[in-house]
Amino acid sequence: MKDRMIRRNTKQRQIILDELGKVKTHPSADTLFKMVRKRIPDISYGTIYRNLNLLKDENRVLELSFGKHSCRYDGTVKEHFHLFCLKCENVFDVEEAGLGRLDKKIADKMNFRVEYHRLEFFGYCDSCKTKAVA
Amino acid sequence: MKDRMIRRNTKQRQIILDELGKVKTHPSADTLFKMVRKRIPDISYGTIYRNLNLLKDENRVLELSFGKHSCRYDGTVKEHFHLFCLKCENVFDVEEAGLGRLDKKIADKMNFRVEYHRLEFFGYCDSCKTKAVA
DNA sequence: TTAATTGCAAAACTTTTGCAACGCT
DNA sequence: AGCGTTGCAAAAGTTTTGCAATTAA
Repeated sequence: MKDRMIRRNTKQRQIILDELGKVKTHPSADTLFKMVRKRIPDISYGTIYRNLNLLKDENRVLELSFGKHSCRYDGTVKEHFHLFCLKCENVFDVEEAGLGRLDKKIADKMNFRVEYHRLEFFGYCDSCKTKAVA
Repeated sequence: MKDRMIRRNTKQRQIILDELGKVKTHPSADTLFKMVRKRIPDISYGTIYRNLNLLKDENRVLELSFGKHSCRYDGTVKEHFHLFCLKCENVFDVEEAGLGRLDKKIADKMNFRVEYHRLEFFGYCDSCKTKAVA
């Protein structure tokens, strides 16, 4: 039913998408809220979350989750995967390397209709791994 | 520093692990709390969470996250990956199929020290995909 | 006009934490 | 005895939601 709604092109939605598209940092909803608030000072969390959920449903942003941290959002929808640094908690993109046919393999093997997959590597980024690691 | 602590073998910890080991369902902390409470009626959420975090640090359980849902826990540590049904929200295990060397590949390519990875497929399980899909 | 969307504030959820009491070792 | 752990309850953090006002189409 939400798919049948007619979407309006609000300033809030445009700017949320625009700000997300400008960074490679995969911000959380809260970080994105702070980014957008610079351009729309009275925007609310509700609007951020409602729009992120809506854009996610339309497959215009990716919602990533790394453990118990709040979700991170990615404006790049093209298939790729992610590195999550356990220390600085930054997220890095990696170009996809032919994992696409895994979906079909799994679908056949498990009788599961795969819509998409996520591959995440957890570890220490170049900058953090040289420092002492907790 | 938490690694240097001497761990005690409490009844609570044993039973949490035992209950998690008995199921294939990858329960949330809340679900596990309800399972354990049948055997220890006055156990608290704090104990559940503290133990899950501790067991996760010791690599005796896996903490999985699927979007904004609460984390799910897996008593099977051996490498494998997961299917998450977008409808019933059940989690299914899949045997790992030679993805191990991906870690090294990524490490070399991205100057990232990979500790572990997670591969999750999202879609509809055998049972849900035959029903109407939201 | 009118229905989707917003800002606000409260609520719902999930997870962590301070503290005194408890119980492994 | 010593100190890691527990139960409790409060707090912190994240996300959703009801509602009246606003605004895009």
